[in-house]
Amino acid sequence: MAATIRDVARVAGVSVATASKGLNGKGRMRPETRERIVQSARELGFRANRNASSLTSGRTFTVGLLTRDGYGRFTPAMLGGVEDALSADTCSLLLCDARRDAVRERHYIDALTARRVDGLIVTGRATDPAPRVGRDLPFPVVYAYTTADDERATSITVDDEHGGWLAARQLLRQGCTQIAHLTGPPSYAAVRQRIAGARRALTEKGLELPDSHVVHGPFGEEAGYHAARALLETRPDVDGILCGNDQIARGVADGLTLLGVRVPDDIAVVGYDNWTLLAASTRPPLTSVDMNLYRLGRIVGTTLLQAIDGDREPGIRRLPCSIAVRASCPAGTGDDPVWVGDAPLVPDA
Amino acid sequence: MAATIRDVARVAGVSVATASKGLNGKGRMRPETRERIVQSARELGFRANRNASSLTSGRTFTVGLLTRDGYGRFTPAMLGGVEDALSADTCSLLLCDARRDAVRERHYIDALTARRVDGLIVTGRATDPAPRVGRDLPFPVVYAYTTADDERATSITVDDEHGGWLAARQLLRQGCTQIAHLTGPPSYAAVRQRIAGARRALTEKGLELPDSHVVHGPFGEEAGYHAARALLETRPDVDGILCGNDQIARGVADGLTLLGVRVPDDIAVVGYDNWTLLAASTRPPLTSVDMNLYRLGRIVGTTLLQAIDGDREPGIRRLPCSIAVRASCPAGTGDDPVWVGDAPLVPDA
DNA sequence: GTTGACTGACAAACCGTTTTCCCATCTGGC
DNA sequence: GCCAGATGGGAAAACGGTTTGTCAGTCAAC
Repeated sequence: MAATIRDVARVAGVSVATASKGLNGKGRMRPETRERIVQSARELGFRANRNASSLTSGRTFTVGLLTRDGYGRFTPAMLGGVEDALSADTCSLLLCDARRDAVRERHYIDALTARRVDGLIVTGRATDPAPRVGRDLPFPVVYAYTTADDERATSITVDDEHGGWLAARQLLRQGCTQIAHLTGPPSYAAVRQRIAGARRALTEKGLELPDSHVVHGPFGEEAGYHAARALLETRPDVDGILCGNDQIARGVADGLTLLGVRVPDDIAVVGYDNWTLLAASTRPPLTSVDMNLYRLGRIVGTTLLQAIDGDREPGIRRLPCSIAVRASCPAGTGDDPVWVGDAPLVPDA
Repeated sequence: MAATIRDVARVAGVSVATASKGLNGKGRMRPETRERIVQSARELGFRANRNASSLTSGRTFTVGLLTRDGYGRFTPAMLGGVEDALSADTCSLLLCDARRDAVRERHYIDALTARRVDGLIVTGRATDPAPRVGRDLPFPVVYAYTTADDERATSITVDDEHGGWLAARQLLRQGCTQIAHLTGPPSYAAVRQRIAGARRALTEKGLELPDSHVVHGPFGEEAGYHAARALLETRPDVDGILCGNDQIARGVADGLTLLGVRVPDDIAVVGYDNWTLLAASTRPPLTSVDMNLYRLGRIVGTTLLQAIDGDREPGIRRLPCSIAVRASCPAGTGDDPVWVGDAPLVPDA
């Protein structure tokens, strides 16, 4: 059995109350008394039971993280940031995977409530607004990498319009004038927003992105591979391709290379997500929009801590993207990635 | 403020003791009394505070998961399985990323101890034995996807020897006789074990895998790409390549294709990890060893629950792999992946 | 009518902390 | 010698549950 504060008090020859105060630096007592208490605690390997503390303090220093997206590519990328932000307040993360199942989600919400978490983070896909996790929960909620379909909730996500703009601008810098966009299904809000951003970038330069140059398909490598070939036939004058993610971009790059098209000299390619393992290994390495998910996680964490302190900020906050510039659309750089926009925060940096 | 059991008791017109028993199905009482209590709890939205319960029960129904590997490719793959196993006992997961930093690790162990977790899972890289997380911890520990450098600890990991054997056997089935192995640094125990497994498979068929056919390099796509070209020059008779992971395999497949070598007709290729996004999109799609990490997570979870119940099983347990058969080494199948070995458990299946 | 077994519910103690309130004992000034 | 104000420490009451022990009432059997 673990040592209790009673054990500490007994060994130190003081009362339980004094032991508590001694360990927490509260109250007034002779320095040697405090020292004796601390020393006894050390000998016994005493660690105050936080569950018991939370009974009196009213805070558990625990927050839940409910993912609706499983442990795919995006939630884990945020986790480190969330954890780093929370550790500033010595909060711990309780993990739940609702797996797109409303029953499971309800069950987890109940479990988190029973554990009296101080707050909750809900992560999802950025693609579309998601239903709120419940109303009148006894703790603040922050939606991360998704938006709640309720203005009174707090959502923090990625600025897809900005990402699209950043990607298109990089192609423009490269000198492209005939830009095509290969992306995912138009039913996704994120897809539409990225198109809008790209369009804005082109308009700023007196160009345009007609619907005929926007191709929708699945978010996969095969789709990019085949779409690139098709594009060459229907729009042979295209000199820049903006892709909906790095998988599409990889398919495009491979497809073009196999057809003897030089990237970026004949056609420049820009990806999205900056999934390093894929983007950096493509031949040539892909210039790609980085959503700064580690930083998003950090901001979500600090925002939740503020909300726990009573300072809530309802509404949707969209964080800007960066772009990692590599050889597939270098625009005046060498081979190493060069950052445009905020340099991304990374762990331990 | 959340409703307490005192509120429930007052509304139901019974004592606190009776309310507790009524809600937990214990004690004996008139059915209508129990019904009245349950009804009152429902009206008030009462959820028993688990932190308070844990004070008397001695169990927190919380287990920690400490990763030494960040949230890379392997730990998230196990998370779902761990969670599914733990949910059978309504346990929750407390997440900690030690990030290869001993100080941070010590800090997290302290925090988990203070929270009185029932048990701990430590995940790492399978590549080499790892130091124990500490001795005489007040809860059982299971090492997952890594092995502790102490026989008295419980470790559950992947059988790399079996994986290597499975991969080589698939190449043999394909009819390959001159097999080469492109893999990671020989300092990794996992690398050495896979070599041993491959060697065993060849020996069983009267063939051998000489050291000259084993090439060590980084675990990356570029390494595979360049090693494939080099191999063609030095060992032009090679007809099968066993790769240390899917990234290497992808580099190999792309490299061979660009040189006009047909995969699998001229040279068959087998990958490792079955990282679907990469393996299934390669041209041709990669046959690849699957480590069944979801299942590993499940088994780790149930093993920890047993240990919490007092039933510990010290030692190292190595779980067999499967192999997803695709076009890069089809050996009598079509284009869809075919499973050899145990069909992998997947969530919700 | 007494005994004994059983039923249904309650009071109180307990889990491990924190916090509030109060009580000795000094100290110094008159 | 007496009082005010520090100083150092303890007793007890929370916090929100669970569990133990007890007790009044009911009922059947002798």
